Amino acid sequence: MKFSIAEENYIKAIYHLQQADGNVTTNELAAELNTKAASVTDMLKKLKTKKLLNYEKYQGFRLSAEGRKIALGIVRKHRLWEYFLVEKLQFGWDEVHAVAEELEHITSKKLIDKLDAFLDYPKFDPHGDPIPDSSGRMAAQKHINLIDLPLNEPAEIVSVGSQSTELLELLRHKNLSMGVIVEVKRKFSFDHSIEIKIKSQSPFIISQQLAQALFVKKI
Amino acid sequence: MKFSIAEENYIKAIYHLQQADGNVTTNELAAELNTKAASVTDMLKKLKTKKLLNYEKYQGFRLSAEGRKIALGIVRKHRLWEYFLVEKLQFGWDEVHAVAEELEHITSKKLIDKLDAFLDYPKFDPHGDPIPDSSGRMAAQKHINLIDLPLNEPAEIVSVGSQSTELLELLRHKNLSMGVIVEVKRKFSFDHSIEIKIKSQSPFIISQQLAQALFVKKI
DNA sequence: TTAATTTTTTAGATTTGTCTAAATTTTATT
DNA sequence: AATAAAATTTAGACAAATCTAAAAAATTAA
Repeated sequence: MKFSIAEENYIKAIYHLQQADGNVTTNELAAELNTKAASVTDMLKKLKTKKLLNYEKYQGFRLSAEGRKIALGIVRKHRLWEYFLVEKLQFGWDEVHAVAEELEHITSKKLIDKLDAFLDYPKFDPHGDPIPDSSGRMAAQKHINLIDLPLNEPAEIVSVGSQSTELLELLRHKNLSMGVIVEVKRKFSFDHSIEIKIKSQSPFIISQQLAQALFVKKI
Repeated sequence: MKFSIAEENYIKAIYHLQQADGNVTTNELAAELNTKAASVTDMLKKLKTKKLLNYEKYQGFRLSAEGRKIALGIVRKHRLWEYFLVEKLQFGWDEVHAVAEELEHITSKKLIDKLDAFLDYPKFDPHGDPIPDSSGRMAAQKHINLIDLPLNEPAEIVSVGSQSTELLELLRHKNLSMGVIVEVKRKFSFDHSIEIKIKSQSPFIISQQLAQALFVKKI
């Protein structure tokens, strides 16, 4: 079955809200989509008849198994395009969201699978969010950006925001690579640089740009 | 000004028809877009109020200067995406059109200019059609696919449908490169292979796949 | 040059997704 | 538990893009 862009946007928004909330409400969804509660009610009815939603009126709602499957397909497309934009087209990680919102509605399954292969099956997008594979499976949790890691909590470097040679060169120079355990010692608000420490090395400072390109998992 | 997908599809279709025809008629356009004449009339009125069209009722129509500018922007996007699909994602040149029809409506100007740079500013798409640059300029005529070149008419190789190493390897092996003058001597309908001749060399046969990856200009 | 045919436009309806305003249901408060 | 407040749904309207059927204009043919 095929869905309109409006339907897809609703499905995706419900998916994201129910990740955080469990059950989603009409007003919540209206706020998320910058629309009115009445419009949401109309669309909920439609999605319910298409069996994408478990919904009884006045009750709140969540996606059905089928609805989640559709949502994961959209999330996959969104995150793969974001990765493409940053990795191949040199967009900044903070400017890709709006473009990916459009690209995620392109319908060709073949396109997205070929894009996935071209990008070498990335597991996380440039914001650290996991990318579902072609059967909808993905890593359980979002990676934390190193810049958001609280002070003095050891964490393992698990992913980089880009494969650019410039980044890889800098990482090698600083002895940073996958699996290394880091701890944030200080944060400098002037330029958002951070002081980090690697086991059995004295602390050193890395820039905001570098910290934002590193993702970690608390241990 | 921004345009809906429907409007963009009309603008592009009018552009293509007027390339061939000069003046475009309502029925022609309806046939091109698989729609009804009444729907076309409605859209023509709208495009006229937006000053994209020179149109008086019952008279036929063409794009205004502004309309042509919009059309060239859409054509640029379509052909760059086709090139991307073939060159980077390994689509066949004959299966990219439908996907590019969707991708051409993505609105970001930055996206398309970065894509152009990533692809190294290609001048022709995989079908031999010229790609407008970011200010709308493009080569005057379409390249002819070598497979469509009539017998015994000398022509110059001006473009290849892909930059893949596999193709380049084969071209080097056969002494084919930009600027070489070729002539088609025979066409074999069984496998669509063709016998070609290069100046001061004896004729040899090339496959359908290779012939379709070569574009020529009659001399 | 009048009549027949074709093309084009108008009129009115339909679908999708949205809105406002009013009505209904649920939840919170006294 | 009764009532006030908040959330949700219904009713009715609107814009975009399409359609069918009928009317009007242009073209072709007798």
